Amino acid sequence: MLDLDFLNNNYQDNRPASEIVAESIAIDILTGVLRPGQRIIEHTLCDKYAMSRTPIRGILNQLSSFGLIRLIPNRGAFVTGVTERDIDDFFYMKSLLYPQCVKWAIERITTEEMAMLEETFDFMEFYTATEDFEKMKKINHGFEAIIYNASHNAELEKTLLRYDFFIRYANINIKYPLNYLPAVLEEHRAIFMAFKDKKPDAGYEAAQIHAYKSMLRRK
Amino acid sequence: MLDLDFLNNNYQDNRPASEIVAESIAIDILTGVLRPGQRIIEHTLCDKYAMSRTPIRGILNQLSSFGLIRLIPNRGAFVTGVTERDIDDFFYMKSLLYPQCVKWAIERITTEEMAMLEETFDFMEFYTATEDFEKMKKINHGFEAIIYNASHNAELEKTLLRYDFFIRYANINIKYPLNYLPAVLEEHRAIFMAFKDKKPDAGYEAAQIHAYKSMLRRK
DNA sequence: GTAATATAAATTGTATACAATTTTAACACT
DNA sequence: AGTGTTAAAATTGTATACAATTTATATTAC
Repeated sequence: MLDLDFLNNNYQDNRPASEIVAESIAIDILTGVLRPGQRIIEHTLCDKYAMSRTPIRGILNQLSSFGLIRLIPNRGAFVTGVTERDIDDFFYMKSLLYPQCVKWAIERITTEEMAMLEETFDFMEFYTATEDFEKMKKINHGFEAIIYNASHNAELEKTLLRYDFFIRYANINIKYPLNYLPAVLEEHRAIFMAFKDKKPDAGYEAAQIHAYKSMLRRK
Repeated sequence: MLDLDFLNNNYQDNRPASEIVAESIAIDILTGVLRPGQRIIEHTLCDKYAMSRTPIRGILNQLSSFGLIRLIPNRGAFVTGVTERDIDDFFYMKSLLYPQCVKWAIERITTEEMAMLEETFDFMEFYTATEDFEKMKKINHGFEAIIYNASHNAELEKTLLRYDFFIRYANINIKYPLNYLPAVLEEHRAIFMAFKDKKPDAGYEAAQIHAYKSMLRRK
């Protein structure tokens, strides 16, 4: 599967080669090296990544399910465009689903998952204090990924991860002011406290507020 | 791509063989012939459908992206379970996204798409009058599919189609009373009128009501 | 008899070869 | 010159063969 952490490319690469290549192609699409509408010839990818067509075709299937390319039978793969309006839409769609995801997660989270969430939140406090922006971005995604998973609804988890994928892409070049960090931490703290207190509705509201303010910060 | 209309298996089959096989496997999963957690051996599918492993693997990739199976590297494909709670969740998630989808669709629909919607609604009135339940089910999905598409957000469209896929599966054995038809028609009429009047907020509210009542009808 | 290890079988991952289809180019015709 | 047709090239779809990995079985040690 496509690992969403790839934009922070400082991970251990003991994963399947096909995953690494899939990410590389995804980056090429998102950064405009491969342009919207452009046709992708399988053989050129084979040459570039020194792979045969079989795994390349599997990768193209994955990218297709991720919405980055469009596969037309007997015609090939074509790059999908992502507009600014699409990104706005993703923010909005996330603001609709995320609060309910938090609510379900609070109702359904396991002891192990809760322990992970607590540990992650500790790191968030630490990195906010040390003003480590890159680490913070990474840990924020980890925090939300745990919540998505704790909703115990695989489809909802995949949906939100997909939205984040595009949202993160949109934010890749945006440099938020450093004083956003404490504000984001407090929004996350409100969500975290709802988990601690096992209050689903409080979590729902806190998530709504966070999603709304995230949209405002984008502007 | 996986065609969502396959449960009404009265279509012309001039589509790629891989699509037909994908649908057949999907039906086996949804009807319990292939049980949750069960491992799927590629070779058995090859024998059953008289295909080599290459296209079968492509199909497994599609089913994976659709959430029907889970692919584990070097281990194979495992059938995903869909619980009653999952179906409830899908209803709820749809009720969160569908109203916004209607709102965007009203803002963004093209003249051609609007013409299709009008034609489809005419059929809905006709089939409601003739009490043709099966035709009605089909046309209802067509009506919503046009709206999803008119939102001009490919991800939202795919998300809602996926939810419908599972919701329809859950409803496959349920026989709703015939007097539901006029009620559903009136809910759809309210949505349709919002399109005619180009009133996004009215559409949003009508869609909310429809989604809510759909949840109640399931009980 | 049980557990650990080694071996064999089965299964998945990849590469290559060939078939079917589409795209490109060349050519004749008006 | 422009259009329609035909042939060649390129590209995608499928089948098969082999490599890598996992799973199942058998053997040995205790």
